[in-house]
Amino acid sequence: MAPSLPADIHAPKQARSLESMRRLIDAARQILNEDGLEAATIPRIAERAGLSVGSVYRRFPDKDALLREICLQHFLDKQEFLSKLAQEIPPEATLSEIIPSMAQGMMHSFTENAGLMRASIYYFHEQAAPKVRQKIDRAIRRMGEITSGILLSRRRQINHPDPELAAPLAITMMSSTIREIALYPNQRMTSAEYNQVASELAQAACRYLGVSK
Amino acid sequence: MAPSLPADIHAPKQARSLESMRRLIDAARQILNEDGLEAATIPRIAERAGLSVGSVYRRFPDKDALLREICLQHFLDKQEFLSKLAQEIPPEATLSEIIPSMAQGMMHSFTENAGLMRASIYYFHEQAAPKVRQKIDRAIRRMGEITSGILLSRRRQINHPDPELAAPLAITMMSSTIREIALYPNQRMTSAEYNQVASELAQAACRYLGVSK
DNA sequence: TGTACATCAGTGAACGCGCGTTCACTGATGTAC
DNA sequence: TGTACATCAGTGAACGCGCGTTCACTGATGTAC
Repeated sequence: MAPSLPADIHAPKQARSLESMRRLIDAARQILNEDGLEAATIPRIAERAGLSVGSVYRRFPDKDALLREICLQHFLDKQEFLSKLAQEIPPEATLSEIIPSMAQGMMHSFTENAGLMRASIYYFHEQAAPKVRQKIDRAIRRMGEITSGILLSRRRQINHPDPELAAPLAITMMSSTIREIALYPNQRMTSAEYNQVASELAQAACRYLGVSK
Repeated sequence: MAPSLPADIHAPKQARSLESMRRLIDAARQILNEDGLEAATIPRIAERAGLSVGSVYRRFPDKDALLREICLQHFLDKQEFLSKLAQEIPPEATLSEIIPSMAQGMMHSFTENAGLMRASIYYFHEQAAPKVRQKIDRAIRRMGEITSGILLSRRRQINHPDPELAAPLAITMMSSTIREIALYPNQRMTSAEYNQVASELAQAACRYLGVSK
């Protein structure tokens, strides 16, 4: 959960209510993950949390604030995780090593809690207020910058006439494809197949960027 | 519009009602395209069509049948268009010619009526009954087969250890990325930039498949 | 062509439903002296 | 430590709302003779 809550969410002042809030968020998260955005109604969330409908409104000003908190946090967590990961890459690592593990990381990021990711994406595209959408767009752009930055900081390993164009596009290519395959699978895949897809996409990105073996 | 309607939709028996039905479908299509799935309520659709609420139910058994008809048709039209296009490719055309125009075609397909495409995708992922989803999955798979088939029929121009794996993946790579960029743009792009993206993706696909210049 | 009747097309008020939200209330917890 | 009071937490019936859907009705169109 977020260390600091937005101003419109009443912070719990008793241990009892902190526990209730945790249960509420967990319940909503589960429902989003399992049954999607439409299934996440206040009565259902309250029931799953073992609380009454009214108690939801003691913490959250409205339904949107609850869903927003969860979906936003899900993205921000991903961004933070990525930022930390990026700092751990040794400077001497080559793109032909980095890109495949990027692809694997993306695949993992999309397959764990796929339902929550799907619901969060729907929320941001369809329901979120402009201000919230802006926030998430910034987070997504930031992730793009981080990953593109990793590639561009090893520019000499890239053999493409316009690395500034190619690097972000290579990232988008990997993430969009992985997202498509992980979140909306036409046929169920084994985890070995997922790994193979990630590895093939990494290869495609390397070839596109002109990264030498 | 579909030449033959599904059994649960009452075919119009007078010229007057045929016109009304056309107006209904047009109205719904416009609303889906401009404001998305959630905005497409029966009162709004009827009002935009200049008809009363009740008249919708003279043609369609329920709301779902109307939306289904529109979204399904949108996909089936795309599939049909693609099938025809595929047959027009001269046998001597090379992959290095075909793949770039595939990418351009995909870009065009996703940018025209982007809102309707987005709404259709939401409908199929979130609301469609299993039977309908199966139908659309088949259509999507069919499009994959057609496009992959075009690549695989020129197998000798492909230099990848496993063309059967690589061809569909190259297609998915192009279409997922183009879809992402065309339907959910973080920043507005000019059509020149769209063209450039398509062309870069085609290049990435060619490199991945090992298609020689 | 004219007329009587059956069917088709369209109307719009009304219904039931589930949703998000509110509020008067009860009970639990913390605090001051 | 004990007591009185204020605040916090939680309850659940009730409300308003917009939705999808229905239905008794009017009017338009087609058909049979």
